Amino acid sequence: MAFDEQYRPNEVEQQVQSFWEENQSFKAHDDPSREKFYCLSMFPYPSGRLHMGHVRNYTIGDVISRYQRMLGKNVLQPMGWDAFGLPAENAAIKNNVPPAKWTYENIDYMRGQLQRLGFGYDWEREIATCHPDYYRWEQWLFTKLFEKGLVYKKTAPVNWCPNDMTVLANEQVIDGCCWRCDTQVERREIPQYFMKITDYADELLAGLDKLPGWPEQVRTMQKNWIGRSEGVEVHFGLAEGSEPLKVFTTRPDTLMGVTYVAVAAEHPLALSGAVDNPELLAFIDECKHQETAEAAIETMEKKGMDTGIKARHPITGEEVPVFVANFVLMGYGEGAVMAVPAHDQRDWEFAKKYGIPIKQVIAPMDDSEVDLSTGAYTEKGKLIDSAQFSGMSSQQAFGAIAEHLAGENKGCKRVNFRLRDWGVSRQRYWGCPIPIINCPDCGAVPVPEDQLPVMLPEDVAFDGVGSPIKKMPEFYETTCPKCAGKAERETDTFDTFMESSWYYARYTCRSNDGAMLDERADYWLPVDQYIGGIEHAILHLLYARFYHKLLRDQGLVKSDEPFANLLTQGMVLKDGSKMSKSKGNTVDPQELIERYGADTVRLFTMFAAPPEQSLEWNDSGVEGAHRFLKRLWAYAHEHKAALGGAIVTTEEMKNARREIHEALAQALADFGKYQFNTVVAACMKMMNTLGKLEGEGADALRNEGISILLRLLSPVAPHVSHTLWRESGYGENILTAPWPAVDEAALVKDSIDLVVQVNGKVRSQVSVPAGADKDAIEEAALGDEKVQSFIDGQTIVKIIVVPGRLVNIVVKPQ
RNA sequence: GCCGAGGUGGUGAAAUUGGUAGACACGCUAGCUUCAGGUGCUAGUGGGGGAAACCCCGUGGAGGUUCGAGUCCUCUCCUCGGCACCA
Repeated sequence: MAFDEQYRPNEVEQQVQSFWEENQSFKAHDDPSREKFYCLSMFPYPSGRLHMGHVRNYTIGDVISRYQRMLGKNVLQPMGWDAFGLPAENAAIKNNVPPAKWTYENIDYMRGQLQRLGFGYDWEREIATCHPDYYRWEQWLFTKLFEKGLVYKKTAPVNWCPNDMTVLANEQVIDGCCWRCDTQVERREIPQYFMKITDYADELLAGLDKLPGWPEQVRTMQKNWIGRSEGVEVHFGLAEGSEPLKVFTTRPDTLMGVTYVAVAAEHPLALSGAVDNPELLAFIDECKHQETAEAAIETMEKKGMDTGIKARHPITGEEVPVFVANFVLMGYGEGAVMAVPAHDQRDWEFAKKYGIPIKQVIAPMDDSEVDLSTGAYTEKGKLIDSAQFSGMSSQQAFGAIAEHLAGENKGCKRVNFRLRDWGVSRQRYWGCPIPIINCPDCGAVPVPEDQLPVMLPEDVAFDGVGSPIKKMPEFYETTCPKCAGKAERETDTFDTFMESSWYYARYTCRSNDGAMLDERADYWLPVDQYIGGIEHAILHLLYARFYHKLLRDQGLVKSDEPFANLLTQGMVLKDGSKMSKSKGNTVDPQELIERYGADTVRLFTMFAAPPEQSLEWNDSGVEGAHRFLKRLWAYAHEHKAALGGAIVTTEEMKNARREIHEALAQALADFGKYQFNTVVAACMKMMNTLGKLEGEGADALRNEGISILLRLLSPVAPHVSHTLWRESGYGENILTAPWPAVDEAALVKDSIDLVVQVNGKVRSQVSVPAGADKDAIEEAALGDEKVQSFIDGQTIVKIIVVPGRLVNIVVKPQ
């Protein structure tokens, strides 16, 4: 190809991409002799087309991969598809096309888009989670975990639309009603499978301190989510012969202030109280008409009703009423709470509403008065009106009360977690079948290894009301692996978080069809850099960490954590809000790529904001990025013939060379911090310096400058960098070029400009020799005319000298 | 409601982590180039005052620490993310 004067990105990019393909430039080699770098971006859901969030995510990942490669690492950067999920079912209803077909077509289109963007993926390792070769191993692991007792079944609430007779996802519930038919949604308890993530709660919590490469905010969020709290389990007595009512509290010091207890609507006690109480029955029914989302529960009006049942206080023996309350959920803890209106704000509001007594048992340490008419006193303090515990501090009382209860067999100290076990059952079609057979005699029996995978039928008629496999006898009719009697296959599928919890490991040995993972996993893992949206800070990242420990305990990996470093990328916004179809503010990357080329789109997304911040989309900013590449191209083209010669040291060339190496130093430092917006800024600055070069020695400095600039830019805008590198005669393949280094000698300055402040305000500047000591600097500052006019007639209190930066003269009137 | 993050020119942002606020861009203004539109190039561009030199103000708001605060502390307002069946 001739070195065209015009920058034609589409032609350039096509040619460079062919070059990479022919040379298998991004195939990752399992070579334990080399230092590896595993760079992973969160795989996309194949929704149809890439959106700007994807482009940003994958550009960040590709820049990091290429940067690490330039540093000499053996890089693995794979890509795949989080292919199961609700949107495929919705599309199936809307377009009358089976979810599988829709999904595979989307994958094909989006793969083409990723390739057009020039991302350096090893496509041989591509994964689609809806493929049986992938999910069979998930089913296999699940059966192992089942046998280990890490899986169990219990009832849990779902959103239920009584009109459509179907389960709804939280996002399908709009203001408490079904999104399709607007019927009020109910809460229904149905049996579901759970994974014992709480068995790993302590390790998941402790492990956060061993992840220095994770953002502090993500670790804090996970810590709060796991929510370890030390408290006491308290038993309230019920009628003769029945089990006591157990509650957990983190404030046992307030136990003597309990004036009622509250149970969930589904609690057996509530149901027994409602037997001959129609009013209570109606209330319980009302409680069932509420959403399952925590945000909805926490913000709704807190309501309750007396069951008429009394519970006996474990210390005083007094009877307190048992209420049913809509904010207590059966699935969490014991489905019951003790209430201390004087010292808990929610209990206080509830007590005020229902005329329940408010009994103060905690007073401030300084004996000041507490006004309980305006709200609860929630601080710790010392106990009052608490029998033998009166006078103790909250801290002392914690132990004393726990001990007392333990002695009476009415409670004990306990550690509780906010984290709940992971419910993995979904009553949906487009997901991985749960590999269990329900036998009327043997119960739940895992599908034996030789019968895996349980294939999801892909050729189905999908009407949207319920899952088709629940109506397919040919799918669910089977025999029990244990007793060979008639049995039914489980028709629920897995939560799609299951697939995304271990895909990172499968990339390392995707070609293995005889095992879930092999020794290659231990070469590549943990992932050195994981990149994805902050919206995954808790759920996905916690589940993946949990899964990694399950894999480890199954002997499949040796490491403890899946992701050594995490970068949480910010959202892409347009006009101040997140790009979304409903807001109509989306920008289609495809159009931009066709118009400006991939390099421009990549350059703009890197330049517009640092990776972790939100990025405000701006069309004219894209043009600016394009302009820069055009200028670079034109410059390289114009000077191609004259590059070279010896570096000369005229004052002008020395200054220009210093500017170039200062920009290089900045770019290298910012690359190391993954702060790519200022890397690009430094490149632009370097280009500006080069653009002004003229006179003796300019050709030589251009030769050095362009070669530095192209290499710095190559991770961000790889196509144009590759082409200009070759066309300028630096070499055949910029991917194998050495990474540029700063020439420290170029940075040396003869004199330094210092700012002079008087009382913290900038008043002048002085130039001092580079080696000037403190006295010389002070002298120069005090000798400055402008400075003198500001300190004239004042007393100098002190002079602060910050080497290389400034002098601050502190004065006061005489 | 709870947990987490963020508020800096007309706009996106930068600031060596307590040391010249606004680098680098976008936009805008003026000029040159062009038949014209566009492109390209040059200069200017935080606000206010002033012919100018310069001066004052300025990082959501209110206090505080410090020689010095965008940066640290306290309170407060607003926006965004997550809240377990969206992925």
